Amino acid sequence: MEMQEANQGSEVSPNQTIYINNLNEKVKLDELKKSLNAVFSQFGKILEVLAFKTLKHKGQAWVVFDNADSASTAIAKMNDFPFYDKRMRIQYAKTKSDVVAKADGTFVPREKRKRQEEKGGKKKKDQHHDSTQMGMAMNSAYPGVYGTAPPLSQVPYPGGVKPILPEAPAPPNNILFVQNLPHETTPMVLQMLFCQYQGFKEVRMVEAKPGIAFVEFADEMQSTVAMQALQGFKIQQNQMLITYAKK
DNA sequence: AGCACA
Repeated sequence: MEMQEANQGSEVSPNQTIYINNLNEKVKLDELKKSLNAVFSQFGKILEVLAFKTLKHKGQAWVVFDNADSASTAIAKMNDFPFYDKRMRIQYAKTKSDVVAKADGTFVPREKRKRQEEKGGKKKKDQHHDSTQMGMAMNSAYPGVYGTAPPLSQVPYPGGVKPILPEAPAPPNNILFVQNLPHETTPMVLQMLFCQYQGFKEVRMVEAKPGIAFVEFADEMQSTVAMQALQGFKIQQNQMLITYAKK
């Protein structure tokens, strides 16, 4: 019995923050953060999502959970998940997030990125900015999202998607009718899911009727592929029910 | 490729 795990070089020790790269750099920051929030909130409460557009940090993001288990699950289930046509690469973040450190009481302002190496003297002269509390959670602030689904190819995801095959009374149509969506679901979220399939054209939602959407493809072969792939996909607690739209 | 806290 070897207790030696194959801890290869690039591993980082568990952290409640995950570091994501290989993100699609064309996506606007605000949308990116919202979508990440949407996708990852299924694994636990999210304290913060950070992303930057500087050269050095493009295509990367940090998602801060309120505990490390959520982060672990998120990595296990979402690493390599296709997201805006690219596969997310996810690891634990290398260091503790500020929002966590502030809650900890271990926060050190980053102007002076000094290590704490005082051996006998404490300096308390600096302003303790304790007034920050964790009330900044954006968990309920963001609209609907995903379970985990098998979009592009082999998504490393065991259980979860239970394709319900509804009797489709409507004949094939290049437009799909999606039902049972959480009311907060945004077109953007649906677009992210459906745009992975060939022939995707657009998502339309009806403000007056929350919970449903129309998704248009170039032809009905393509809409059929998307329908079968995403049938029963979970957005928050809800399984999408997809049928052909009535003509 | 790239691990920060606008």
